Order: sequence, then structure tokens, then C-alpha cells
Amino acid sequence: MTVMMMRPLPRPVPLRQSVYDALIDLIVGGELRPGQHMVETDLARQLGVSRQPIREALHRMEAEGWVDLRPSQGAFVHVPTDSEVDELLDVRALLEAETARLAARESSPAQVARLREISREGQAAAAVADFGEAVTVNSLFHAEVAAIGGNAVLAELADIVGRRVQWYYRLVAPERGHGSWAEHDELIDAIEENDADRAESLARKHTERTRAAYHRPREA
Amino acid sequence: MTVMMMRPLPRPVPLRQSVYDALIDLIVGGELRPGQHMVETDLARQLGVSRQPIREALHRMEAEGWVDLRPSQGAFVHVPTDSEVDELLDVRALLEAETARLAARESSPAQVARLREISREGQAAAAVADFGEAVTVNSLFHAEVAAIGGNAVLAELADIVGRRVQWYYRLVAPERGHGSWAEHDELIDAIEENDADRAESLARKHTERTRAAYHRPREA
DNA sequence: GGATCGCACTTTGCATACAGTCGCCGATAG
DNA sequence: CTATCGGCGACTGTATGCAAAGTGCGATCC
Repeated sequence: MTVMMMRPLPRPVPLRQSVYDALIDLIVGGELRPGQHMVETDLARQLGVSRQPIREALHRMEAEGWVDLRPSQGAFVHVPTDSEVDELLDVRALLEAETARLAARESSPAQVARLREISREGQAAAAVADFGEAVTVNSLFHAEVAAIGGNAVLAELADIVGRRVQWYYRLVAPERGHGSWAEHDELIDAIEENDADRAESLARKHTERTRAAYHRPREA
Repeated sequence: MTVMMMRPLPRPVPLRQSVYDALIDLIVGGELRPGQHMVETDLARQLGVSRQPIREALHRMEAEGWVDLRPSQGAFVHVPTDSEVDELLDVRALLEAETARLAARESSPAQVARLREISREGQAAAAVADFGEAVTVNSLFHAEVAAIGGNAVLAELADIVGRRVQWYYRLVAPERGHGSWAEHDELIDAIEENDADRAESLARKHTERTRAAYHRPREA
């Protein structure tokens, strides 16, 4: 066989992975509410699998902060406290700022073009009020910025934290798709001009704006 | 029953937790080398449990970057690449810097006293070349600094990242207990004086020193 | 002799079974 | 009527069983 460029074959996705994705969707989508008891048997029946993959997904979800596992009591959807939300937002500000900074230092024109394309898709989704799609594209945007930065460890952490922020945000503002694409475009500009300081500053402002939006309803 | 202050009872520790701890020790201690195939049945037999708790521990370890789980092939001890080590060190610098900064802003005299006590223990352990104890105390020190900062989310992330750094470091310098307690004392001084900027700077320098130590042997 | 195919063994992935624990609810005594 | 105790039901924690996927080795053909 001659040596040639091939992409690795798509291997069969383990059930636990599908279960993990499904459960996250249920939580982010609001079907599973904070504090709710997640009974393994019920989940298994509803998803049409055995308890085993359910348990494996739950354990991973615990490590990432989605559920709390009380010994011999099972899994409960994590209940975010106000202070925890603030702490998480601080962490996200930190990670996103560094992410943006690195992206600004490393960006190539092709990568910037890709960001602009994603931004267009996001604006399109927001225009037709397709909130689910908007969230997906938003995650994609941040993932792409992180990828440009070139630090995979940082990118993974930012992704995990970002998704939890996304969830907490939707808990208090279910209707909004979290699409502040004007801010994203500013960030792209800074990245294009390799202005690391401005990119970092914009990323911080972006998270602070999320914080303000989060606290607004409760202060009313 | 009258209402009074009680700490929650220590519930029975699930086997998976003990297995998790044991496996981490095996990896950090070097008994399990990077790339090595971890066969569930073997581990189960050696630890005297069934495969189930083993699997659950392995899944959590994958989420935290200790092992790679290849579908239908099993768990392999993660093989850190040079670039990944650098990335991880960047992340640690980021997290520890913020941790130190927060601690400097929040510190009380009692907390500072606790830090000094830990530092003394660490120096004592280093003096008698008790490397295992030194590593434990070192983790305790960083955990305490993080706790003073008051951001639990950040503290947990810093802990996970810190332990992986610890592991990578020992891979190239098995003999050293990683005890640069003079630097720690400087950091304590900065925290005591509530000098956030200096605390942050010292934390960064500390990580950079780890990086230098990591790269030294291979450059020789 | 070298490459290829096929088979057997190993190991995982998922399902099921069993036992221990916890919490709830009703019964009972004060 | 309230508080406590005991039993019952439900759920988790752990173990085992079974089928499928993968890997490596040896036989076979060129």
C-alpha cells in the first residue's frame, strides 16, 4: 500500500458518548432542572439503553460540573449558586481573555476569514430567531478562536467552562440565544490586526456583559 | 432534635473513588508508564475488585487527562508531548497567577499563618528527603492559596492542572520532590502584604522555573 | 522469501443480576 | 396530636455474563 493522506475513519461512537450528549442537551435545554434527581433506571429506559452507559456518562458529567453524585443516592442536576456563577464567570473571563490574546498573536488571513464566515452564520441564525442554531454557532466561534490560539489544553478548558456558562445563562434568560455578534466582529477585527491587548480586553468585556445580563433579572 | 452546628457525616467512600486514587498514585509514582495499556481485568484482579469500579475510575481519569480511552481498545496512560507540556504550563501559569492574585486581595493574618505553617512542614519534609510527603505538602500549599482566594471553581481547575504538571515534572526529574520553598515564602510575603501584583508575578515566575527545569534535561 | 489471508485469542462494550443502603410512610406509644 | 420506631420499597453500588470488535500470529499462496 502506498503511503497517502487519509483522514482517520469514523469509528463507531460509543453509546456512553451519545448518552453524554443527550443528557447535556436535556440539561441545557431545560428538560432536566437543577436539583432534579436523575434516576439511572428511568434514564436508561427513556434512552433505550442499559444502566451501564448511563452511569459512565454521569460520572464524566460529574467531573465537568453538570451533576452532583451523592454516594448511594445517585445523580442530581447541579444547582448553581449565585456565588458559583460569579466564580465561573471570573474563570471564563480569564480563559477567554488568554484565548483571544493567543489567537490575535497567531492568526492567519485564512483563519480570520473562517471566523467571519462563522459570524455571518451566527447573525443569520439570530435573524431568524433560531436559538438552538445560534448557541451551536456561538460555541463553534469560541472553539475556532481557541483553535487559532494553538493551545489545545486551554481550548478544552475554555470549552467546558463556556458550555456551563451557556447553561447558567439560559436558566435566567431562556428566550435569548446569547448572540452578541457585533461584539464578536470587534474581536475578529482585533485578531485580524494582531492586536493582542485589544483582543484580550474585548474578550473580558464580553464576559462582563454576560455577567451583567445574568444579574439583571434578579436585581429587578 | 435541637438545631445545632454539625459537620456532615463521612459517608462510605465508593470503591470507584479508592480505585481512582490508587490509579493516580500508580501513574504519578511511575509504576504505570505513559503509553502503557491498562487492561481492566488485570487492574481489577490486582486491586481486588470487579471491572465495574475500574471502568468508572478510568472514565473520570480520561476527563481529567490522565488516560486516553480508545474505543474498543481500552485505556492507555496518556503520553504527554513536549508541546502539550508547554501548553499545560501556560495554563497553569494563568490559573496560579489568578489564584495568587485573589489570595493576596483576600488574605487574613490567620490564613497567612496557616500558609507559613505548611511551608515549614514542606521544608521539613524536603530536609529529610521525604519526596512523597513533599509532593503532598506542596499540593496542600497550592490548595490553601486557592482556598484563600475564595474562588472554588478556579481552585478545582488549578488543582487538576497542578497535579498533571506535577506528574509530567516527575517524569523527567524523578528524584526531586519539587520543593522550591524559598519561592513559596516569597509568595506568602506578598500575600501577607496584600500585594496582588507581586503575588501574581511571583506565581508566574514559579511556573516558568518549572518549565525551565522541565526542558533542561532534554536540552543537554 | 515475502506478502496476504484467515483464525483464534484477547479485550472491551453493553446488559443483566444481586446485594446493600437510604429514605419514606405508616403504625404505635406517649 | 405529635414524636419515634420499624418495615417496606426504591435506588444505587458492585459483580458477573455475553457478544462484538480488534489484534497478532501462523498458515498459505505467489
